Parts: sequence; structure tokens; C-alpha cells
Amino acid sequence: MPYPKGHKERVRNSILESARRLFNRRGYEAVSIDDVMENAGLTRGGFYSYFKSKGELYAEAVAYVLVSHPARNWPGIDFDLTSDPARKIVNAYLSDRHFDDVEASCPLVTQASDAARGDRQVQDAYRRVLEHMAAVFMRSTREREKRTETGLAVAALCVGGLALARGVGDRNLADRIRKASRIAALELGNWQ
Amino acid sequence: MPYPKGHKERVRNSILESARRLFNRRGYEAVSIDDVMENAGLTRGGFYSYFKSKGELYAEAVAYVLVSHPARNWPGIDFDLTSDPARKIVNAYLSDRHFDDVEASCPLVTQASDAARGDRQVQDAYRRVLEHMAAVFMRSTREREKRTETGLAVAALCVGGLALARGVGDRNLADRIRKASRIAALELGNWQ
DNA sequence: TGTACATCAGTGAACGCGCGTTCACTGATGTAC
DNA sequence: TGTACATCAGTGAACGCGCGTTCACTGATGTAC
Repeated sequence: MPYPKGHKERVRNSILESARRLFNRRGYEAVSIDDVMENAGLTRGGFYSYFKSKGELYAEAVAYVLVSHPARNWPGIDFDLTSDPARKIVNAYLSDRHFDDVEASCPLVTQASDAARGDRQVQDAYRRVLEHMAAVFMRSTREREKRTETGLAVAALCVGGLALARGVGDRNLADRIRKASRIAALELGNWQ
Repeated sequence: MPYPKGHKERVRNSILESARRLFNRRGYEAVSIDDVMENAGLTRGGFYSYFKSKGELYAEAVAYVLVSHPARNWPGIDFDLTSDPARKIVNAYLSDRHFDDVEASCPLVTQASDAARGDRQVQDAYRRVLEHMAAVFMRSTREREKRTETGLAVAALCVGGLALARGVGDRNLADRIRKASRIAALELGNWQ
């Protein structure tokens, strides 16, 4: 065992973190394995002793947000979530900070189109991230029989609002989209 | 003038239609100019007498949904929109038909990630499509001072709902997302 | 009405380049003595 | 404590391939006579 225990896992995680950021910024097709490895401080040849293919790396990178920074999955949320979590997450999700920090963004926004075109592996990862997010909203919904509905709709509103804001290329309109989405999301969940 | 008048414009439109469908299905990077031209019944060499670059084609293809099928921009809406347009559009947008027909899909969903990463040209096109959609919702909102807010939030909910549904790769969950988004959108606009 | 011709839409080979993936090799490391 | 060695993480050249773009050419067309 010529290398310290845990070495392989640490390097693997640094590749995933590098991939997560690059895929967020440029999307699946525009990121090369060279880019990912160089960004992680390695060279391309080593890649295939960590992952079977680029597709497998992509799926793991999408889900990596769930295991990498549990306390700050989204920029702006590194504070206490024990009280009022839904309201705080809606606000943070549609905040300036999350809007601007694309590399650290929630993959539900940045990878929406690529996930829709992806294989089972990516879509499973994508679904797990959504379920994680929607579950918070569901738990914060008072009316029992509307929990699933509200959780999914609020998630759709947050993801759609940020996606549209990032796409229109007009800061003023982007801010109005985010503000409108935030207000509507809090209204839907009764979290004003 | 060795070719019939209007010939160039007809061919140009057929290239745009071909591009629109391919970009919807595979995204910007995964579609080649060869693919677009072959799909339009031409060969690659001719491309540059119609468009300056792949980027320009992409921007025009995103906006092309506004000029190509004015009466049926989205699958499911080839019916009368003079009464109750907002409710009909929300229902059609989140319908099975729109969910399944990715090639004819609204580009706000399929191109969300690529538009966010695109240049000014694409983002302008993306913004124009959004404004077109949001305007319908705004006009259908009774309370004057909430028009902009409601229009943008409902658009975000429709786009986000369909994007998430397409990404999770689980038909059952996808249907629940669309249903929850539809109900919430109609509630937000008071169009039940 | 019929033909010769100028036009230009469309062709397809070619360019330099970067991709995903493979593989024989190197050299830093922990372990055995 | 010090050294020889087996291991295996990481290297970088090489593979076949398809990309966006350019360009000299072809041949179908409307027009002039």
C-alpha cells in the first residue's frame, strides 16, 4: 500500500469538485477530460483509473453537490436552517449571490438541459438532487395533503426563475424575474 | 437573378427549422453544421452563404419559434386563444404533448443552460421569447399592479416545471411535477 | 419559340485543431528487513 | 535507524475521429436575343 490510506478518495473528490465547477460553467459537451484533470492539478492519463467514462464522471459530478458541502450546498446558505428553512432556502436560491456564482450553483439550474438529454445515470443524479430540495419545502408545508404538490411547485419556481434570469442576459430583467419568483414561491408555501 | 425570387429566404428558413429541431434535441455543442445542413437536405459547404457562424445560426434558431409557427408555437396550442389564453397556455405548456415532443419544444426549456452560457446574440433571442410568453400572462392578470410580477412568475413556474420533469428521467415523478406546477401556476394567476 | 450565356446556389475536398480513450512507462511512496 | 524493493498513482505520447470554417469548382437556372 505505497500511498497513504484515503489518498485515492481525496484525489477522486478533487476531480469531482473540479468537474462540478467546470460543468456548471460550460456544460457537458464543452468541458474536456483534459480540462477537468488539469483543473484538479493532474494530467489526462490518470482519469480512467478513477472513472469509467466522461458520462460516469458527469453523473457523479451532478450529485456531488449533495455530499461535498452539506452546510452550504447553495451560496448564501451557510447559516442555521433549523428554523424557517423553506423561507431561507427560497431567498438564498434566488439571491444575487447564487445568481452570480455560477460555478458553485445548484446543478438543477445549470444542468437542466443536459440532464434532459442525458442517460439514466445523470437523470438519477438529477432526480436525487431535486428530491433533496423538494423535501425541505414539503416538510415546511403545513397542510398535509398539499405537501408534495407545494414542494414540487416551489422547486420548479425557484429553478425556473433562476434559469430564466441567467438566460436573458439583462441584469435588470433578471432581477425582476428573481424578485417575482421569490415572492410567488413564498406565497405558494405560505412562508411570507 | 438566376434563381426564383424568395428562393434564398425559403432555403434559409428550412435551415433554421432544421437547426431549431436539432438544437432542441441535442443542445448547442452536440449539433454540427453538417447535421443541420444534411437535415435540411443540403451539404455543409453552403452554410456560410446563409449564416456568418454557428453562433449566429444558434441565436436565430432560438428566436425562430416566434416567426415559424405563430399559431402553434407550442404543441397542443393550435386552437383559439381569443378567450382565456393564459389558462390554455399553462395547460398546453405542461401537457403530455409538449413534454414528449422535445423537437418542437419551447426553447426556453431546451436552451435554458446554453442560453445562460451564450453570447449577447443568443441571450437577446432568449429574452425576446420569454417576453412574448410573459406578455400573454401579464395581459390576463386582472390586478394592474401585479401584472409584471405574475407574468414573470408564471413563466418561471412553467419553464421550471417542464425542465425538471424532463430532467428526472422518471415518468411518474415527471407527471407529478407537471401537475403540481400547472395547479400552482393557475392559482398564482387566478385562472382556475 | 428556341438557344447561348452569365449568374450564383450549392458541392465536397481540405485546413488545423481538439476530442475521448488507451497504454507502455516513470518515479514517489510505505514496508520489510 | 537506515536501506532495498515492490507497488501503483500519475504521466504523456499516440489512436482514430469529427469539428468549424474556407475555397476552388460545378451545374441548374432565368434572361437576352
